[in-house]
Formats: sequence, C-alpha cells, structure tokens
Amino acid sequence: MEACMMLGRESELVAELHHLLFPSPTATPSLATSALTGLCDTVAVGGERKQQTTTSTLVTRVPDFDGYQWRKYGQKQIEGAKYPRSYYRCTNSTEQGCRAKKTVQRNDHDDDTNGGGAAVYTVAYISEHTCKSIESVAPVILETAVVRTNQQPPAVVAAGSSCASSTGGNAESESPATSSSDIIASTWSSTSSGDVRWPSDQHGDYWRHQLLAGDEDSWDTKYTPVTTSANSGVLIGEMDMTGPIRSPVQITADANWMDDLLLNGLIDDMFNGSIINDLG
DNA sequence: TTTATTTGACCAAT
DNA sequence: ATTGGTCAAATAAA
Repeated sequence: MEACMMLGRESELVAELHHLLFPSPTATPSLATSALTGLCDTVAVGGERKQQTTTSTLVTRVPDFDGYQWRKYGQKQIEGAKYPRSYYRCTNSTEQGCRAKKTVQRNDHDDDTNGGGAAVYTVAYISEHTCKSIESVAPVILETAVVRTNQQPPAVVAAGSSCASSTGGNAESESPATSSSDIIASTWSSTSSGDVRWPSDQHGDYWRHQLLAGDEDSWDTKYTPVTTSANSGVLIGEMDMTGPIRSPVQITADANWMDDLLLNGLIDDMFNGSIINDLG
C-alpha cells in the first residue's frame, strides 16, 4: 500500500481503468497495479476453510461502467450513512462461479442530485473476477470536463499513458495543487453515443478528456476541445497537461476510510482539490 | 420466457 | 439486541 509510486495522474487513471477492465494477472502486472492494489482479507467461506480475497476501494462519480456486468442482490441502509449501500455480484457468478462482488455506496451529502454537486460514490471491489471477461463490453469512456480558468501554454499531448501530469499522489506528498489557476475537473460517464451533461455552474474552457477502453491493446487518451451548451462559444484550444488533472476515479486502499471521511465531512474537500487518499 | 431489480426476511457475527 | 451481508419471492423489464 505504501508503494504508491509517483506516477502521473494520467498513468494512474489509465492503469486503474485497465485494471478494472482487464484484470488478468498475466497482462501488465507491473507498475500500474501497485498503486491500485487493495487490502488482502481473509474471508470465511463455507464452513471450514478461509479464503483470501482482495478488496480495493475507489471513490468515483462514475460507479458504473467499470467494464463488468453486475447483478444487484441487495441493498442495505448502513448506520450513519445517508444513502443505502448496494450489493452486487458478478453476473457470471452462477454460470462460471465468479466470486467477484462489489458494493456501491453514495457518500456525498448534498441533496441536489442534479445541477451542481455531482454525487460521489465509494465502490468497493471484493474478490477478483474468475470469470472469462466478456469480450467487447461496451467501450468505457470516462470523460472529464476540465475547466481552465487561466490560460496556459498548452503542451503537446501524446496518446497513451506516457504523458504524465505533474501530480503524484499519495497521502503525504499530495499538495493542494488546485491552488489558483486551476483545473477543476468533474467526471461524467457515457458511452460513445451517450449524452454527456456538462455543469452549468462553472466557467472556463471545457475540455473533454476521454479515456477510451476498447480492446486490451487499443488504449488511448483523447483530449478533445468541446463547446458546451452551458458555455457556448468558449475558447477551445489544445489540452493543457501542465497542471494537475483531477481524475475520474480516485483510489484508496482501505475499505473503511470512508467512514472517517463521512464523520469529518471531508468528502467535499476531496473534490475541491487536494486530498488523494491512500490510507493503508 | 428469460433475465434483472426490489425489498423484507433471514442469518451470522458482534 | 444490533448491524451488515445475503437470500429469495414478488415484481419489473427485456
């Protein structure tokens, strides 16, 4: 857990998505996964033997579209939480005995579901997928609307994960990078044909940042200038990669950190800027 | 018909 | 007795 290396945010994102979509241990087990690996738990299974499972937790505004098919099997109101927790198991659990599960819990605390503050979810992934990953699930596109309030000389953007932004991110080293000029990002999800809702309460230049996951081998990140209905006519240029990019997903390693955040009301701070938790 | 979700009951572990 | 996780019947959707 401490081995959260100083990859760029960009690389982390690509790695995370890749991990979620193609978690096959054979492919690319290297640098990417270490920052993403969660806890190792021992869970009693059946009567006797204990089985080791891994649990990783992430905070995202895009709780769906992780590349797998899930089937909801329960929902429970958790003490102290504002929203219920939903329980999912892999759709292939019956046919293939896949034991992967996940829980999704909304953990923001503002009431307006539309408009300004987007909902924040904590997704806990429990156990690994043992099923054959479905070929050609709908391509996952995580889109990050990047609001630039300052003009900065754009950097040339190369496709792929080699282009790292400057922010690293673990608990100790992350600085309040969103200090001034800043790039604030929000995240939406859509399929390639889906509609995207853009925030209306933010001003600046909007960039569509897409992480595209098609085949395992065709990875790409695209930065596409967009004009939104909310911000019609804003200047569109090239993507600025010099600043920190708020990621669509933020990764933590501990499944229980959320309770602390809930108690302290820090969730918002997280998306204001700076806290990238890696509590391990 | 087949597959997925909802929801109270049930259960195991505090 | 409480709490979190799961089951399963009823219901909805495809």
